[in-house]
Amino acid sequence: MKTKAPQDLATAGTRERIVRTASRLMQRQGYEGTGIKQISREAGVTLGSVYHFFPGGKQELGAAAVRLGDEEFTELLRETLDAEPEPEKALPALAASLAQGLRDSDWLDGCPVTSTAVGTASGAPGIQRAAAEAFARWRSVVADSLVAAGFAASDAADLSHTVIATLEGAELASQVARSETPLEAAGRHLARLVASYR
Amino acid sequence: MKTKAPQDLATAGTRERIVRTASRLMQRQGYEGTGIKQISREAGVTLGSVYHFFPGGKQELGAAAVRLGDEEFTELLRETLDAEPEPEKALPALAASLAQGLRDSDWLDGCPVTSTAVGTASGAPGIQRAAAEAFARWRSVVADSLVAAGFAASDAADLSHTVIATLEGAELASQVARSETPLEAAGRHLARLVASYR
DNA sequence: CGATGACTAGAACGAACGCTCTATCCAGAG
DNA sequence: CTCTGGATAGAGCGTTCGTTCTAGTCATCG
Repeated sequence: MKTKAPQDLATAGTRERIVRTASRLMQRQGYEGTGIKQISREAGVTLGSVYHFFPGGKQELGAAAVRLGDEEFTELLRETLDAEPEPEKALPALAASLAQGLRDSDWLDGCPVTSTAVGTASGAPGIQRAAAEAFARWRSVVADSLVAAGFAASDAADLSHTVIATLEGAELASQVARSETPLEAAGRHLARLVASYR
Repeated sequence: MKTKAPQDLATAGTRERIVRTASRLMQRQGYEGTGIKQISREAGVTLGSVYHFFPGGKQELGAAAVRLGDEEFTELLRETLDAEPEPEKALPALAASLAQGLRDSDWLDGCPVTSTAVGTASGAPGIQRAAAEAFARWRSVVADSLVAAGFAASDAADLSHTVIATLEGAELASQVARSETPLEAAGRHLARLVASYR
């Protein structure tokens, strides 16, 4: 019990490999389009291990995948917003960063939370809840950043809704159109919108 | 051949019933989450009829469902934008209309094009293409409306990207959060953004 | 040492998947 | 009338689905 290092590392390694693989696959193929056997195969893990770590089955695994996507995007959000104190510059940079990720994956990797959660509104409440929490967390990160930049708290909370929604929608539009233009326009327009509250 | 009425009406009736049912189901469950047998069952049609009208199978049917969603939203877009000549008022009305549809369906019916197309980027090029065409058509409807309201053509084209992306993202956020707030904020902020180009 | 328990391994189950196939129906043409 | 071809009908194909279950591995601890 004291020597957690080897065993727990191996444990965490397997479990994390499953979640990462699930998140990546569901990001590209959606929740329903991704099979547990495919996940276990690509993660180099047997079916028994998957059900050992996720006794709740596919739903529990899907919810964990959404939570991982949540954490990853939260980190990107914090990094980008902290690197540039002026939201008028940080927002276009954020959009450009999303566009780059999209282009680098050949327009395959959209938002992992969205693609996993879409179509699971009915019948998978755990996933829907995880997605709702992700959106709420992202909003609060944006709102905090705006407050830190000197905006009124009420304006910041209000704007955070549209910042997240616009980025999400523009990423989707960019993916479908296979073009960076929607994200580029979104970054520029969000900067202009935010600036109008100065 | 002259008396098309009875036969062609029946034909169109069956085919259209299939597409409408497919569109509605895929809107709620996604493309992969919807089975052809479920579609035929709920449409009151046998499997043979589905493959008779859609020899291309599920992909062809999915593309037709996306095209139907495209037409429906295009019509809503035109109606709402034409009813109010000032975009500053029409955009919030549009957002409110989407919010109402979402709430009326108990947050189940999001954008039919998005939910069908997400996760089919790889492996279903016909559906991806239909979705891209839908987004492009919506943008041009918005851009035309802005030009008619007196905006410069270049500003209108530029803004149309963000208008569609923000509405799309806000509808998604509203659905996930089961709240009209994101769409309400989106309508208000889009009006403000557009007004800043006057 | 044997015992324990977390973890790995994969065969097997019933159900559902997309799709193919043959048979039947039936209005209109000749 | 027969004939024709679009439309309907659904059994059945092979495959994959999510899940369950038993067996086996292996480090740790008493």
